Amino acid sequence: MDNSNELKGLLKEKGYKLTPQRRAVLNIIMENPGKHLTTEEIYDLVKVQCPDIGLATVYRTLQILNEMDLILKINLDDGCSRYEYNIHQDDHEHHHLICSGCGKILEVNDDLLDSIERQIEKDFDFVITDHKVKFFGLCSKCR
Amino acid sequence: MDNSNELKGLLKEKGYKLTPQRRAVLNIIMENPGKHLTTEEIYDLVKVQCPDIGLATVYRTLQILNEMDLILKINLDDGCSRYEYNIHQDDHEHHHLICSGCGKILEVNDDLLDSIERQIEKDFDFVITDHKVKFFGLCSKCR
DNA sequence: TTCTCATTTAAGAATCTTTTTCAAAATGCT
DNA sequence: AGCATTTTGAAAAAGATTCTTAAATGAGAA
Repeated sequence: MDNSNELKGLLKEKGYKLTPQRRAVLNIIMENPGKHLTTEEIYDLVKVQCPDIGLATVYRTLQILNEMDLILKINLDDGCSRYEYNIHQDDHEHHHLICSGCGKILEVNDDLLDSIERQIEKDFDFVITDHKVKFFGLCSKCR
Repeated sequence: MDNSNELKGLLKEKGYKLTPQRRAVLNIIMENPGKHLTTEEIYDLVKVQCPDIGLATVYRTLQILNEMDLILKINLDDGCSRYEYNIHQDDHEHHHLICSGCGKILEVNDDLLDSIERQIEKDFDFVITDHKVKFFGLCSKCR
């Protein structure tokens, strides 16, 4: 998982530097696919390898990585931001399916929304660049 | 706009009482369709008619009204919650179209998502009860 | 490599939104 | 009206995020 040079280049494009802290934060997120880590959880995990890192640094780093589209910020209405690695980088397909019973979160990656977006673009004279979609419901176990 | 009795009944169902403060908060939200008021904005508006109301009461009331599906909580990733009257009450169709240029917010009320939801319910063995959908893009002016 | 300087960092203070606490007041039922 | 319960305002508390400052560090230049 050593894509340090790639990350370094991406950071440089925006005038940012590659620091061990930034490297470590991104590593933690990449090492936990499917999880939806809170800032605090990321902080705790990063501290294992980077014991002196400050919480503010984690916040700053997450902002930068999100701005660079390397990670995705997820809002689950539970009072804190969560993050996950952005597999799709340039694409923007990204839906969550959340069980109100057990809290399980599934990913719906099919780009089902495409036809809807084209319809909306036509109806409203918009160019759609991104979307955030959450479906709430009950899984088979919780029903 | 005097649906006090109706509101009273809805509150009673959940064991809540009708107070002038709750009446006033709902009124403000109903009087501002299309706006997406922050809690602070609602507080300021309610204070005109209800000068002694406390901010905590506004927060508490918004929680209750949201729980009763009378209003909708909107998250625009700008660090504060926004609310609007829930026209659709029992239905759950409710999409926003947000211009990244001028911040204009449009409502996309067609229930375009229905077929997608049926597909997801089949694929994942879920029963979908609600969704939150936001589309981001650029309107004709900002393009 | 070493130097240089803008960027980044840790730590804590500060800020902002939201929730909780608690005694007093208001509500709605009888 | 009387009363149990809920609600309220004010202030304190909590929780998440951002800001401040001096010191440390990364990356390009020498």
